[in-house]
Amino acid sequence: MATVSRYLNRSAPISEEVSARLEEVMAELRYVPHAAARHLASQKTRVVGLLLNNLHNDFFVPLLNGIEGVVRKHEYNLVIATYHSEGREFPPPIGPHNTDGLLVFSDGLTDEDLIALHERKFPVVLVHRTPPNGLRIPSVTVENKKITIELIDHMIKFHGKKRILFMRGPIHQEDSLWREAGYKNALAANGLPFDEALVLNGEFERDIAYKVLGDFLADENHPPFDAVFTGDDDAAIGVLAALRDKGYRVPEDVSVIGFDNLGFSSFLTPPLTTVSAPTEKVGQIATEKLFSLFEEQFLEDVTLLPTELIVRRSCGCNFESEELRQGGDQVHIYNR
Amino acid sequence: MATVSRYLNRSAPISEEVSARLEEVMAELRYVPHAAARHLASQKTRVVGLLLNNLHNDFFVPLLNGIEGVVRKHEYNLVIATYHSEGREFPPPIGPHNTDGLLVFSDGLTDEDLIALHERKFPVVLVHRTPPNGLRIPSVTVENKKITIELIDHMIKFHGKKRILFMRGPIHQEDSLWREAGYKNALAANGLPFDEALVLNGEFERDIAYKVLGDFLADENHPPFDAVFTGDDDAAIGVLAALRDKGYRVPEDVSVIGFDNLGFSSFLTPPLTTVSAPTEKVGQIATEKLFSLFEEQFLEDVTLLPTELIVRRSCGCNFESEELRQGGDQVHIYNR
DNA sequence: CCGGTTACTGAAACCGGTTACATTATGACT
DNA sequence: AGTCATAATGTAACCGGTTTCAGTAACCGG
Repeated sequence: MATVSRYLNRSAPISEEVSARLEEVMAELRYVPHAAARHLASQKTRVVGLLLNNLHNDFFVPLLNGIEGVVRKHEYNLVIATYHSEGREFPPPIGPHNTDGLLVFSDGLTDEDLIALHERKFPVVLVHRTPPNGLRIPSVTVENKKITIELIDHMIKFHGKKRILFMRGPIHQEDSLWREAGYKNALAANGLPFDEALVLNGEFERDIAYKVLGDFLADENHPPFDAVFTGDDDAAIGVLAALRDKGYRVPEDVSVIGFDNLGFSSFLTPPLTTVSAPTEKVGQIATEKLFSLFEEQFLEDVTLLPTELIVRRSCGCNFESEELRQGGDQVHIYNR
Repeated sequence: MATVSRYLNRSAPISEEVSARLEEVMAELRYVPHAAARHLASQKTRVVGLLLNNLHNDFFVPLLNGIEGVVRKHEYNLVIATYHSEGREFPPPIGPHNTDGLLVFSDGLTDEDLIALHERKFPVVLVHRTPPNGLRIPSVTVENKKITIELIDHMIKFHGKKRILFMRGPIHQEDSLWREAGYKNALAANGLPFDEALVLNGEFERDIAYKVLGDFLADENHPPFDAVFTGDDDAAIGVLAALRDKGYRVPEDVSVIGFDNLGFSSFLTPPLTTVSAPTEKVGQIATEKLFSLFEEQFLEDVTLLPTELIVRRSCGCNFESEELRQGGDQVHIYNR
């Protein structure tokens, strides 16, 4: 058994002949090492965990795809669990007891949980979230604020929008907060007032955004608006539908802009002006970082991936159909 | 230690006082049982595996959501792996060595692999696939053929369509095969010829469907068609976009119908006529079945969940905007 | 008062690998 | 020839639980 172990792990030299015989016998017996026994003895699970707060957004498909690819390349396993900040029981379903490291998406864990893990030197990489108060936990996310300012700036300067409704995401979600900050910032920079009445809570969910905007529009006395900035593309679908059903034309009457550039965004009618976030890449890089942590390599704390403006038609920009014909995901980058 | 084990597993009565002390000490020590040790000793992993062939379709979000919910309810863990039929290495990343049972989506495993697992009496539930040659492996999928006949029938009888292009899915995918069978069947029943030139391979992928249909349309001599039946909604987006970019109006010039009723389907323009498949429910039921298998309960072999026609506007049916106003997912069931 | 349960707990074997340590053989160097 | 590193393999402790077996105390019916 010891020899087999050493052979499989290449942890010591094994003679040619023995190797050959092992190979042969293992094939014949269809021998597969018992994972739990390895874990117990080696104190390594060869498992990485992904902690999410829910599984309601199409955003997760590219993210998962990125993560899974890297995990598989390293011949590790991936366990997925959802875990909600409220009503939480201890312990989280995944952690040091059954994984070698954790990818924590957004607020999948509380600050206290993170601190506890960090003190135990348990490998964690944050995804779409930065570490609490100066903790040196690696983090991978995308640039939100500057690009949002660009986006809003485009609406104001280029399209002359003055009253841009903000369909914000979950209030504890970092992306959501940065996007809101960018929104306010751009308004201020252009001398426009921030109006709380123009902020709705879409929670980054299609159905919720649809309902919330529908209710808003149903009120005869709703404040006027000439554009909607939606926290993410999934919610943008709900916004588009609500506007359509109430008889608004996009972009003629109201502009709509989203965020994330999900797979369907260029296929909506009108094609959605949004921000391209490299979601699959975020998953890949975060996972690579986690594997680097396993080898205790030094890591910069926060990795901010660049985002870029994708100007399509929903903001009011018009393109010749010839241009659109060239590809389903035809990208027009707006340069200031 | 033995007492702790018995307490945690409720596998033997423990006195009040000892229980109380255990509770106290465990809290103080933040004791969490070592998963691998339990697995090794108990020969149970408390893990279910999900084997997919890829992670490219938004379809997986509701499926995963359904699965994960049930897994969590049972306090099990969920590991996810992709595994491709071609170029396969042995062993699959997940199986008897590290899970208690497997959910196998579509062709995530070959027939031989399935047979081998079945002979070992390893719990497996098939998802969107039926067992090979009479093997008694439980399976959960949706009714494809009859509903497709209804759908195509609607196009022919109600809308007078005569040349319906079929954007088919992967040729080894069962759903895809059944949908094709339904398509051919409906044509035959209505005395329409089946034309191989009207079948394209969209692979259930947005970008592929867009490209394939775009290429088809670019050919000046392409056969005439008056409708497109797309194997799934994700690909339908690609179809809608390709048609739009080539100047076709939907549904005035060409009707488009999909399958699956994904979250965004009712939000497209025009809203997509499709078939509602209870994807989240498929995930839930399949997972429940797997847990039943753990307790060796008898199970009917194949569970076929009902699907229903969702008639929206992309097929050519028209609804008053008043009706649409009532909800984002307003469902109109077509009764023959 | 006695045999037979039931309630509870401790001791120890066991799950299937990993790895520190011991052992032998071999070749290189002084 | 003697010392020493290197190669290859065997031996046995160990990882942290589960579970069988044994043993003690309390309880119950006759």
